[in-house]
Amino acid sequence: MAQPMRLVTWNINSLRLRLPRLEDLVTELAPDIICLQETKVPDPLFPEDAVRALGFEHLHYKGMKSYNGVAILSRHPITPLDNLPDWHGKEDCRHVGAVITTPSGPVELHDFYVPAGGDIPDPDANPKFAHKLAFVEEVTEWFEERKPARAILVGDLNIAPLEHDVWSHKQLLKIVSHTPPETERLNRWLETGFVDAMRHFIPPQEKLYTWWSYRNRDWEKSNRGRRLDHVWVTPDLVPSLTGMTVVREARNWTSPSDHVPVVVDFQF
DNA sequence: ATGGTGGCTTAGCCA
Repeated sequence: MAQPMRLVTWNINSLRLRLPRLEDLVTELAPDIICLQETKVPDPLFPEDAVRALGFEHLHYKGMKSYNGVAILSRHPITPLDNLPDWHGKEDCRHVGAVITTPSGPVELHDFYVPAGGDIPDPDANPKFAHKLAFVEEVTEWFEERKPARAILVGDLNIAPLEHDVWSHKQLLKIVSHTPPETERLNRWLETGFVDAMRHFIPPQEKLYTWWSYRNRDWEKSNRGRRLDHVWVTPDLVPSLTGMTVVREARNWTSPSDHVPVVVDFQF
């Protein structure tokens, strides 16, 4: 008996500050699983009670003080993936994973927060950019060796790979998030065995963004967005995809994140 | 070409 499953990925930019927005999201979209990035909360301070009160009893998270942090919130039991690599030798809380149960069998779920990479797109001049490139290379190698089946990968990958994933391809080619060294590496990661589930629904020649900078007076009018958030699935799960929504209106919520949630629906 | 805003933690870092 097939069963629907609604998954949301969202860079929440501080879980504790934006708990009311998380509640809005749950009320409006009724997801089964939420993958968060930039929770910015150390594990001992994770607001477990508040999240459980929203109906998410099954939690797996990894956070630290001030920066980064990822979390998987689920209505149904999950099995956390232990022994995931400590990327780039840093314990900086950029990846969690779990196995979820569906009527058609287990599915492996990965939630990533890729380093933003600073401002200067030169690995020699900018260690943050070097870290970003190395992170993606390392993760790619890991997936290359593992070749997972029935897997979903989501998160803020901090790279907009396609021409129409940014408001101006030409103007952003030298801007971190859309430079060829980044987009080539992201494509290699994707090609370890995934399909871009967002572009499965929205053709690549159509503009599609998930992030609008705080630094624009009127984000909606200027509409200088980028698609930094992604949902990938292994080809065996493509037939289970039933829909995808970028929750653009979330950028106008009170005290919004600069990223909006992405919803993906499955029928398992 | 520059600086614009927001979050965490309190002046400076990171996005």
